[in-house]
Amino acid sequence: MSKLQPARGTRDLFGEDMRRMQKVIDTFRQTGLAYGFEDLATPIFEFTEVFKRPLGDASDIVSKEMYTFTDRGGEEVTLRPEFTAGVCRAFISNGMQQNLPCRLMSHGPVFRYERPQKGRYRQFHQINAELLGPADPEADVDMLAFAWRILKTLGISKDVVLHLNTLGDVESRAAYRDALVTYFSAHKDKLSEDSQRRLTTNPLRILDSKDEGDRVLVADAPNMSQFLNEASLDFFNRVKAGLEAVGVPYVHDERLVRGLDYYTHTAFEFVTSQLGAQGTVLAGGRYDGLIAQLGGPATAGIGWAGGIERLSMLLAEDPGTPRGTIVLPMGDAATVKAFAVAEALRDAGHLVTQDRSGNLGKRLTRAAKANARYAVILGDSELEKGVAVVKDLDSGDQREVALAELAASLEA
RNA sequence: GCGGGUGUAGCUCAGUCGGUUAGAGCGCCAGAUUGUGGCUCUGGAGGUCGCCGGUUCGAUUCCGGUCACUCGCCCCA
Repeated sequence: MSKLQPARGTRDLFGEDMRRMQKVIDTFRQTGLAYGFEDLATPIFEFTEVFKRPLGDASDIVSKEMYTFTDRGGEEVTLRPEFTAGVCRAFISNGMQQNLPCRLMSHGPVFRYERPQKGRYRQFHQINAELLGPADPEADVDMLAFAWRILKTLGISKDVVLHLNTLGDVESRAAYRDALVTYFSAHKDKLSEDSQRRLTTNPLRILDSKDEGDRVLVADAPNMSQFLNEASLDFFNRVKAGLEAVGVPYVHDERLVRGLDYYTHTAFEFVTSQLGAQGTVLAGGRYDGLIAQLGGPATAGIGWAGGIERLSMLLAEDPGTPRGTIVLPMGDAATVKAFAVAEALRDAGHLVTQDRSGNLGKRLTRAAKANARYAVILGDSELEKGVAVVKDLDSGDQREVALAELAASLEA
């Protein structure tokens, strides 16, 4: 094993891993186009403030997971730990409120300093979608239908359950938070060490604690639904009705909360049981106050992010590479002529490689291993006749074809 | 950040109760088969046994540290 390792929690992506991830990205983009989304690429680093303010100083991401450094000009910058804050910053910077609604899709690497595990890396990749402008619950339904269609297209929807909850509007959420703090404070000595900390950092998180002692207390804790005001309740009911109308299955999970401060109303996670502790595969929610908080015009928003590595691990099989044609020139004259033959095939839309080394048997072996569909054998004797031998690598059949008819004789 | 497991060939793994040349399967290369693959047979290349240190006459093996991966917690995609 070489001493040259990639930095902890990072890895090189190639071969099957890369193909699987690329399939997730391709499916995401194709589906996004069908829902009217446009591509957006924001920088992978921003001024630290862009992430610090919306995520909240108390969040783990800000307090201990960000790759933050001072650049040579003395600026405090941070490698993005998520997409939403940067997308909202771009929305403000570019005056996109002139053009609502904004449907923006992005994908790429994000960075968090965490202890790596399977499905959890320090540099990982997300697909991300944000819908800015609409404040109606039907917009949430649209976003969930979009996500669900990706999972269906990837063939992994059967492995995933949508957990849905509402955090209510700012007023409801604050009231609930106060009630939880009051309730849990009365039992503080019985809470786990982690949850005692959460009491100040993020009390909602106590609700999904895995500690058995905590769970006993949680069972009798007040429910969010008791604290929803009329508007929040109506909002959530319309989201649920919409999901039923559009045919996206879900479970209402009262204990689902989100770690980030900017969420309001709808919160959701698509969860799988197949990735151990890293079961959340795509998640998001509504964040109506975020853009204003960043200093932009008050604009509603809802979005989600999916972990490309995690999604790609659920794919049943290697997507493979497209099958093509391989041109095998035998002899000096053929080697020169092969370029014109290959280019003409590419002009006609074929996928073409050449193999010039080794004897014919060697080359056919490699062609079979590369899963090529056809071999075009071009020897000096064929050249004299203006033909090539086309070998079907599945059936083994082969025949001579005039060079002018070569492209038409191959199935695309 | 906390607790546990693992680290031997490109891959999956045996093995050495501390002792001379560390093995298998798959993969790779070559030949049998001078321009016809996927099968078969034969041969070959490839390892400072993760790294550093300690104990020992001697360490891949025991001990410590470290790095990486991995399981759970935390957190999250």
